Amino acid sequence: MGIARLLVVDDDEEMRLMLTDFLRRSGFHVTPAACGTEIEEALARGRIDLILLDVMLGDESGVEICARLRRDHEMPIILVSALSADHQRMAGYEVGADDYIAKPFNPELLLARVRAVLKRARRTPSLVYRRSGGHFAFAGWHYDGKRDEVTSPAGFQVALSRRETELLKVMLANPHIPLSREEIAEALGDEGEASGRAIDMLVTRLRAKIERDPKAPELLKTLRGTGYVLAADVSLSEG
Amino acid sequence: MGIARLLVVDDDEEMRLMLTDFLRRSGFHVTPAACGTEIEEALARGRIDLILLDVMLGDESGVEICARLRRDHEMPIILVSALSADHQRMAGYEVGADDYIAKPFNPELLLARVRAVLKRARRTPSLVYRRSGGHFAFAGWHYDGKRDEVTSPAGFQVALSRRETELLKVMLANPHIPLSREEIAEALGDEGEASGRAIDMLVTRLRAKIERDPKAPELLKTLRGTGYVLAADVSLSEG
DNA sequence: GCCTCCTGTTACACCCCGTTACGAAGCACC
DNA sequence: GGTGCTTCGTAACGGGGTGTAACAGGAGGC
Repeated sequence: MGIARLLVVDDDEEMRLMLTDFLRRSGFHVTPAACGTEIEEALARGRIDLILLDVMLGDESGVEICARLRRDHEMPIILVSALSADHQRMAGYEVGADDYIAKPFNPELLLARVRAVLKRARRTPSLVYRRSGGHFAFAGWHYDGKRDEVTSPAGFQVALSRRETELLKVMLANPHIPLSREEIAEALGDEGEASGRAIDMLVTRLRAKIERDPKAPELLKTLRGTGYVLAADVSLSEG
Repeated sequence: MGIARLLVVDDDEEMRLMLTDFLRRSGFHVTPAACGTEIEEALARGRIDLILLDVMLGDESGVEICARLRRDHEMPIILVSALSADHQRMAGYEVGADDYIAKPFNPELLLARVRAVLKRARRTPSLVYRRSGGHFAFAGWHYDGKRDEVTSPAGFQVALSRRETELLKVMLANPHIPLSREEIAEALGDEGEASGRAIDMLVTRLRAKIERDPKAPELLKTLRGTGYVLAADVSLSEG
């Protein structure tokens, strides 16, 4: 798994720098963000294991952002806030945050919470796309679990077969994460041994429907000898 | 069966959040609801295994709601109330609640009751539509057992043949539950072995009468290799 | 008897999806 | 750079599941 990647979101610059610095010293890979736009950019750019989200962002409520992130990315989230009132805490859990920390907090406590959430998230298989009415989004692609529909970045509805939809769901639920054929098959619920090239064919057929040029896939890429990934834009391998 | 899905109904926000949080931590999938409308929405949205219902809702008596839910959905229900008087308890059972808990209650006790009711409900076959004068409703569709009539969401009476009515009854009695052809045939009282494609034809003919576009059914959906479901947002898999 | 409606059967077409085979591309090794 | 092995893309095939049109038998009303 390597070093855990945190996304620290706070519109207050001092706080953001302090958190970033502290967590980097603690051994994490940290990406700072100040607003919703920067969150999306960071998520599109690379894998993120956990988001530390301030609830008091200027332009948008952190709780709303949290709800959206949860819905679209199934991402572990710790909410950070100056408000420790119980109902606020509850609103945090309500939208699906994994934990909730009130400012000012003990740095060690923060570390403990971060590690706890990461551990829990790691224990849960990463192929956690099995939610009812799940919603996944990545790079403009959307899967709406309620309707079981896929829409393209342009907004068009794409007609996928059941199995193709399942595959896309698995990939959307694990952006930037290399998945082996075995992992994909397992996530798809395939029992028994891996049956040859079935996954390959699935990928090919899905590509034919979602890639602009199936010969040069931009979204569903092959990792030779390893498996497949969803759209890792490697050019921006920001340290 | 997977994770049991509870619907927690309480108009008091604090209580609702507390219950929701507690039950989620206990490993259940919980949908909160504050009023009758939200109950209906939740039921239309996905499968629910058990309803935890406060009897003291503001706008409508929980007992009445319970009676209606029982009548329309044949759903396991636990009534929760601050009133522990015996006659109230009796009124609870009277309307068909599976259990009755007085507030304040021991959380562990609540868990035990919830599990007991779920276990009991699981043992009962799901094809429980054989009740006298049954009444079933789902997504705006109604079957009135007294008159043996079906009405559409728009309120129109739909002319179905005997067998089509029976099929719709079975499906209405098992919303969101995938039914195999064998299960359907059995519920319809068909003796002997499954006679080929009879169920398929029944489904096709029923669709022609109740679906807006029979080619793209929104209500009575096919689960390839499995059977049919009534209007589930089938992100099937989901255990 | 004749007509109508209901319902199961059959046949055919279509779609989904895994398998197989073959060629191209990638990679190691010399 | 050449050789050979491995991995991958893809075209073609085939089996199985499902929708549906057509048909036939049966029940019931006239």
